[in-house]
Amino acid sequence: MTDQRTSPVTLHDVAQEAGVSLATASRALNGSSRTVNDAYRQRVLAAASKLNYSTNLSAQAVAKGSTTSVALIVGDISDPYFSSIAAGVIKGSDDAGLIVTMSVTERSTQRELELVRALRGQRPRVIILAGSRSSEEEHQGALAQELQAFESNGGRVVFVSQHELPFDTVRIDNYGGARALALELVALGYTRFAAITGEHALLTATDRLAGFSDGLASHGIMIAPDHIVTGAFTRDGGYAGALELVDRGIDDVELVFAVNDVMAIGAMSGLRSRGIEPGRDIAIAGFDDIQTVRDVTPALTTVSIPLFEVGESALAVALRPRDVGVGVVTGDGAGAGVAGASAERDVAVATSVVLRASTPGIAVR
Amino acid sequence: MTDQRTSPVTLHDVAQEAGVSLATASRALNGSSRTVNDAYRQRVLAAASKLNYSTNLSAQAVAKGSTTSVALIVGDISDPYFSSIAAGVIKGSDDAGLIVTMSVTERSTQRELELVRALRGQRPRVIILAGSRSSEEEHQGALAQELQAFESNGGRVVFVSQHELPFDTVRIDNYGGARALALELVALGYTRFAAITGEHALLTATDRLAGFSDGLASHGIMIAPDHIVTGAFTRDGGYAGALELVDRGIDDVELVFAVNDVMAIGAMSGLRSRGIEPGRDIAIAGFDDIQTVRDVTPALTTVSIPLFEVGESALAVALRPRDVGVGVVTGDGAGAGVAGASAERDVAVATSVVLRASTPGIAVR
DNA sequence: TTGAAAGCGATACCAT
DNA sequence: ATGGTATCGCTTTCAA
Repeated sequence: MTDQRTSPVTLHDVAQEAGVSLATASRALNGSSRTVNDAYRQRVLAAASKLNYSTNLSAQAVAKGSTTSVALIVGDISDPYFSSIAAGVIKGSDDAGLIVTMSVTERSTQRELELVRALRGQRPRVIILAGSRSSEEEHQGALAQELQAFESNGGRVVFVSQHELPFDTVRIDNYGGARALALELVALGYTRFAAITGEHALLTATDRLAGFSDGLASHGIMIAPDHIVTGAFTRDGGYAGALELVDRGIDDVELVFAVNDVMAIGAMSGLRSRGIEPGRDIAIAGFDDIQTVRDVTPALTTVSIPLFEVGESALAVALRPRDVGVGVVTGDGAGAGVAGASAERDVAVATSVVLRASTPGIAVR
Repeated sequence: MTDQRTSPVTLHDVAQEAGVSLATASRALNGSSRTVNDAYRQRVLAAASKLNYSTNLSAQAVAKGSTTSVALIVGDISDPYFSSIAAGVIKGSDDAGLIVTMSVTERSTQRELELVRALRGQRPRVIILAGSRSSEEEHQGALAQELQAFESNGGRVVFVSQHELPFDTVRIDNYGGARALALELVALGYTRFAAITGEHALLTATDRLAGFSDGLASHGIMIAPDHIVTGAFTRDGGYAGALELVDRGIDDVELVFAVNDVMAIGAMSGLRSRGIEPGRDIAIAGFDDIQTVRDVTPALTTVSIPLFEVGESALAVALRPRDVGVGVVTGDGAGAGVAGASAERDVAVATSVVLRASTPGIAVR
């Protein structure tokens, strides 16, 4: 009820109130080993609660030389792909008694770099990068340097999805998943495809498109160059992409593959707006298996990624002892294509194709 | 390239490298007033960049007695309702040079309390609570006490949506929005309703149901008690709720109102699984206007809330000077029903009804 | 302007 | 087991 802006009560105040030394108070409140007389301990606890004391984490961090925070960088938090991963990271952190701070790159590699720089000041235990990685040379270099400095000071770095830098990674098999999807679709009887992909520098997008194309190629099928459109990695990007495809003419196309679910869902609406009914007039497939694909009509065929687990794994990888070098592989890791020297530190997450109503058996129309 | 775990370079190192005093280095790197000789300043900057220096934010916080962080508490980050609000908070924070830390209550009021307690240690500038507020007495008391202690130490507290505690609030007009929706639906010709709501203690759920019911009541319409089911505030809760309704028998029901979009979307799938086609056999309406409601079939009628702006507003409210007491009202604030002494500190966010294909004109069937 | 030194809040080593 | 005190990295008087 007191409304005056009192200054925060410090450990010193608590010690005084309890009639013990600063050191004892500290030990009673935090010290791991229970080396403190129970009577004293009670007095300290009582004093703390009476004064409504709350440990100053910053001061604690300075004194201990380490924090309890995890920095998570995502591309866009309102995208279910990222928010599901974030949920996993947060869950894992909570369980480990860590606090997560979250930043958004808005899918800008420039911003990603700035964030890493700023975040370093926080001295987090871990930095997890789940933003979409790009393959721009100069950017990669600067980012790598910053992260290396962070690691050499004891921090841990973990990437999610594909990347080309020498850091721990929770690798999502984008290529293999897309390839498997292509094979299943061919088996269903489809032979004429179109695709909506993300910008060229986006590794996730290019890997998926490459996997899909290669899968088709193994059956001698090719996607005509003008049947591949590029758009923003978002719902609206998918919508616009679909319109573009229609404008270019896709009368002979049986199935449209969008490199992620959000785009696929946007594409469905785009097609529908042009009088083309997904699942009847044309088939659609996406990638990610986000929650909502079950609730759109028709339900979307896609490649499933255990996103929440990806987030949990990222944290687990970060927390595991530094010298553990044995690769842990979740799932079958099909086509993981481990490459390079640091591969053994990677965790591969398996993907699986999920066929739904958006790709009915046997070619439509 | 150096792989040895060097200890972080400190300001001291930078000062030494630049051949200036600690104080000067500090001023050159952070000090607001440009009271430092430009030649020195350059040397310090050069030294800092050469050594790859990064300010230790914890130490800075201890010395200055204040941090640059914002603590955001949400119910469930993978729920688009929360992630959209979070996006707004993050955007606003970035613009203000603040870092946001994010925690999840998993919709547990117990957990919410624990989080607030833990978060206080962080000494954030602001704590924003967007988790669903509950009306449980004991919990409210403990929470209020913790928050009050935080405020009296200079922190700012902001609630999002409805609440019953004396803190700044970005108020979402749940009651008014639902009431307006009911009126529009009645105007469309609907007369027989069912509802799927959240647990009793959830203010958001009860306010919306109350608004909806009152809207109907003003036209002499009532929802039969056994046509109101309760479920989890999630997609699956909506799905289950729909099944429950069907089991109870809803042959005479023309429209189902779910208290949020995620539940409504789940309900649509639930109904469909029982052979009842939403938009044709029965109408559906939700609340929130999350992104995906435009992409489900039929598109969902709902009450729109500018979620991203809600997040931005929450931060703006938190950052505004302590003594500003004038109420800022965004939008028309229809039915905002400002009440109590602290109301003038509130910001009301207007909601608006959006009619879509899930509620075709004139009663169906 | 610049530098020396006194904090900020907490931890941990070292005696007692 | 407990208390005194140096220390952590940085900011900020206070003199010079």
